[in-house]
Amino acid sequence: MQDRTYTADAEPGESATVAGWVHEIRDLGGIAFIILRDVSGKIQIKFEKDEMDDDLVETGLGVSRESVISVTGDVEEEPRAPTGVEVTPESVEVISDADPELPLDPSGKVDAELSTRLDNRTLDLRKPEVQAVFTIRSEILRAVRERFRDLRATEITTPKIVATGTEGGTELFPITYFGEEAFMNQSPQLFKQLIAGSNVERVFEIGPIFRAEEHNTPRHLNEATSIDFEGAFCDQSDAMDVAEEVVVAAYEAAAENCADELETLGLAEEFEVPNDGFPRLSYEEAIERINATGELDEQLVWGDDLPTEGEKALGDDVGGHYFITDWPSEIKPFYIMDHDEDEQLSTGFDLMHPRMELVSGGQREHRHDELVAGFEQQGLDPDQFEYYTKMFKYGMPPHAGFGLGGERLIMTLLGLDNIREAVLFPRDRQRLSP
RNA sequence: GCCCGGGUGGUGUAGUGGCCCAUCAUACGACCCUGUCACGGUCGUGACGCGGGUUCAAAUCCCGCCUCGGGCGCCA
Repeated sequence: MQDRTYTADAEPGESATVAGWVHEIRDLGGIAFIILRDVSGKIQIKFEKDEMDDDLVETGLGVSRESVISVTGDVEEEPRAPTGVEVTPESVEVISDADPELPLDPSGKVDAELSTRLDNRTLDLRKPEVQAVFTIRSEILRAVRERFRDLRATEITTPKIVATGTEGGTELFPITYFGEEAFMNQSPQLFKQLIAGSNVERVFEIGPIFRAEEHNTPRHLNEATSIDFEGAFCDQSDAMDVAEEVVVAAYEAAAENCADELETLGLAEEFEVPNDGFPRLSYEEAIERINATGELDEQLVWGDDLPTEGEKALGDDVGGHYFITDWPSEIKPFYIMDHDEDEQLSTGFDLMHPRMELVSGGQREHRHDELVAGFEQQGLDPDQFEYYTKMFKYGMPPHAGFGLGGERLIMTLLGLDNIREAVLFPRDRQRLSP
């Protein structure tokens, strides 16, 4: 395997061994071609039947599509070949035969439904446009990490198996932990606050979150990747600055380092890095603007949560990313701080893409007694959260942060129709394998 | 959690009571073809999610189940 040459690196005039998948076989009678595909691209293998060893021809043309083969031969310049070069084989080795009846068509001639594709992800990923999504995903995560580090945040990982939920009311997946009741964590919220309160000060985490809601939509997953940030001595405005920087960094990375993948996805022309300076609308302005669009049958009043239809109307109206700030305290979680001058108003904010919500964040309640009172107001037992609240008694700085939906970021950035396209092996209401 | 819409060869589809022992494409098998690049041509194999019911007659209508997708709620 050490002597293997990538198809893209095969130079005319030398002998080379290329290995990969049989993309297509075109048998024209006296001459036949195999298109061999690997991670770097494709190359054509030529079989001139009269001039070549019968066994070699039989082996080469006897393989089924998507079989893995290795071909050794002379690489020659050939203007009639798709890439300008082709290989005349001296030997062909079938490394792994593929069943001739494939569950989906990696050459993309026939579409497959998402469900069929997810059942056969390995074959699905052989399509360049599917692979491009995950190459870009990898690049986005790299860029996001780098941006957090530039902002002096330390990457952390927190437990996914927990004794209690974050917000109490949300549906959690129960599990058994050595005979004790436990849950899959829905958010690193409480843990990242505990670390922001140490003198690490600024932390970020990119990791899985689990939500047991039985929703069935193209923008929800039951296991998602959360991109979390928490910073000591930050207020909600600082957290919004960070959220915006991170989102812009993701777009910049895709634009700068994934030109080929964007081209493959047909996005090269239209892809735009959003301008800095996402507008910040207060909740009150947001409902006024939604009401002014006339899209909703019933006018929103102060205190209502924004319905999906309203979010869409506002998204169309704004036409780009925007923040909604100063939400009513009542519809934000207990750990979000209220404004000093008006305790009906919270410091909570959301970052919206015109299609959906991407981020939720705010300044946190760092005063012990107010925090405990918040638990009680929410109908939660503060004793269960003592591991958390007690650390607010030993010097907890003001802090703020947010959670950004990783798949939603990728989905909106690439204009994907379904969030499942942004995960290799999505977990949703009906899917538990593969 | 509530609501809506689907399930037809390996894959993607057409077919809304008799014209259907089911359309088309692709895949698969056989044969022909020396420059294909979605190669082309001829022939062939292959399917109505499961169970019950209505009807002279069901892929088609009804009921239950299974399964997939979507809308809302909620959220990232």
